[in-house]
Amino acid sequence: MSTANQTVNNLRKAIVRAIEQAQAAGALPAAEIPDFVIEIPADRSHGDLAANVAMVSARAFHAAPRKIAEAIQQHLMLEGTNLSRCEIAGPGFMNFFYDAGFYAAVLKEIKAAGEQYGQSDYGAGKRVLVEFVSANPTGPMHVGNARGGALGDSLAAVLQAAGYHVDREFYINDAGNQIEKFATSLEVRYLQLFQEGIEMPEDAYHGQDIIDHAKNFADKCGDKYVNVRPEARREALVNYALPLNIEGLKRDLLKYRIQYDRWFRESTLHESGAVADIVRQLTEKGHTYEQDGAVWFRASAFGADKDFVLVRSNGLPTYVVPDIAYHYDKLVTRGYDKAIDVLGADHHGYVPRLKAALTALGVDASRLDVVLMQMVFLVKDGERVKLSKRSGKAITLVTLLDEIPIDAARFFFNLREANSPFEFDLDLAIDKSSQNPVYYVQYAHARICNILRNMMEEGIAVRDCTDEDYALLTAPEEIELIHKLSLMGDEVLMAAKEYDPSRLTRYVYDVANLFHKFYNACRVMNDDPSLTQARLALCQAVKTVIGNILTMFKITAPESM
RNA sequence: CUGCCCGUAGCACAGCUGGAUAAUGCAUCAGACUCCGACUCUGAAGAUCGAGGGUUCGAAUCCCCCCGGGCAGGCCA
Repeated sequence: MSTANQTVNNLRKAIVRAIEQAQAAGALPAAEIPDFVIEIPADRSHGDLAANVAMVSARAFHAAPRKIAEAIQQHLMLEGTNLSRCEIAGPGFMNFFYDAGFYAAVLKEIKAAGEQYGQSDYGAGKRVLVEFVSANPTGPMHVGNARGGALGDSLAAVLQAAGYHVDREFYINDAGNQIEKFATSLEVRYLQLFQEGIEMPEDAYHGQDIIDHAKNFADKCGDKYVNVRPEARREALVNYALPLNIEGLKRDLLKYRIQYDRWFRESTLHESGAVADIVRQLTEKGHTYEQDGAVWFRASAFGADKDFVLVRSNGLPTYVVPDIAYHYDKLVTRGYDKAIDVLGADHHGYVPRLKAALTALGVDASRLDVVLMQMVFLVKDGERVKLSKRSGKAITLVTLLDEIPIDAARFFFNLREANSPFEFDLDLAIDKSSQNPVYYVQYAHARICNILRNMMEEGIAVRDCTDEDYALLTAPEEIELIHKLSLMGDEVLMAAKEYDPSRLTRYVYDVANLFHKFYNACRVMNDDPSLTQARLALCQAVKTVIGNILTMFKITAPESM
């Protein structure tokens, strides 16, 4: 447990004990202690920790909050808590202040933990599957996938840091209607090379990639597939182009530093009979009915807004069935404790349906969590870049990564929480100045490395600090900085619990900010060897924290820049 | 029509299990290097937290209603 958490826990115990003592002494009535919170005050001049216990127990104790606070204060023993004193303020807040031992303990903890600092075993023993991107293999990935990639991969990393066993997975939609559409698109483009007057259907894929595939296929096979059965032609085209596309997805995502534990093909669910099995199971349980020649699932009986079709009157399953089968596979067949999907917000309506089906199948649907991601707008020269998916002119992930550094992309896409629409400023992402938050954070790291290098050259060796050395760190900038460092574990945990990695990009930005302030206020190399050592230790600790977070997000932590 | 999400300074956004002066960055203005990297820092100015009502000792936060924006509601995916 981290120093910060330990301190809060100790304080909570001390407060409870003080209340019990006060009650025993008759200073407070014998009533049950209501739940209270210990938090970090918004205005830190009030204290390092604040408890609202006196205010929330005003009713139970039939006394004014400040009176209660005074009674608690009188019986409070802060020995061994890393806290020095307690003040009563405002309407009855009890404010507490760290002692020097707290700050020393934080720095020692970071030094001892090193690359592990910030991690916890909160999720130990739990297996989680994070599915993200899962882009349609019929075409290139777009900026939405870029956001999903950065978010999903970082979320997985955050969960790992919180102790979960995490697997990353990409679901390949290599079956169903869009593959038919893919086939049609390829077919038309191929035939167009040999015949005139063939029009692309409106709803086909109009991108250049389809034209290229058709051309390359024609270069390889010539007109051999012009006069064969359409089925054979379509199959040959798909068998040629789809593997190339999937390889492309893998290659592009790898370039984006995303590596999956598994690429799961939808087609395997059809081949294994898992898709048919879902319909069979739901039917056997009596949750389906026939209407107009189609098989419907009684989703409205399981919390969804309306029933929906599982098997169309033409005998083919709708897209939801493989999806149900896929999630059934995750949670039942493979037995993950939790399945997390990172999806575009336009899928929100479909989540209750999926959950309804899982519930009907006897699966606890709360084991499926969906992180919905809002739209991305690219901004250039202060204006939104128009995106048009239909015309095939959408900006692809590859184009984006050609324009901006991977570090910037991964950082920027984790700057905002998933559920808020995001303006991605292309100019800012390329900008190599302090305005660019990635550079700002990386610069702090490089700056520390530079200080450490300079010290080495000066012949000043970094040694273990004593408590006396650490006690010299008393400047406000030093105290603020160490305090921030102490919170990394909490931030990781919160990010994991809320599925919100963006907390950590903001946190690491704050750390960098406080470091720069410290740097400007306090000279590391100074006349006092002990103080120099203590500040070096602080620099090391900051480097560890920044490095750990950047590494977690697969962003480089440069030694110099 | 129904459901979900969003609305906080000029811009982009934190804060939302109710708490003490609504945080941060950009932009604006004024400052700081003969000194560990100025890719930095200090200061100023800028917000009726979309509107109204309610609950509460206390509301940006919870509830209701309204306005505005986005998305979804196919035998498409």
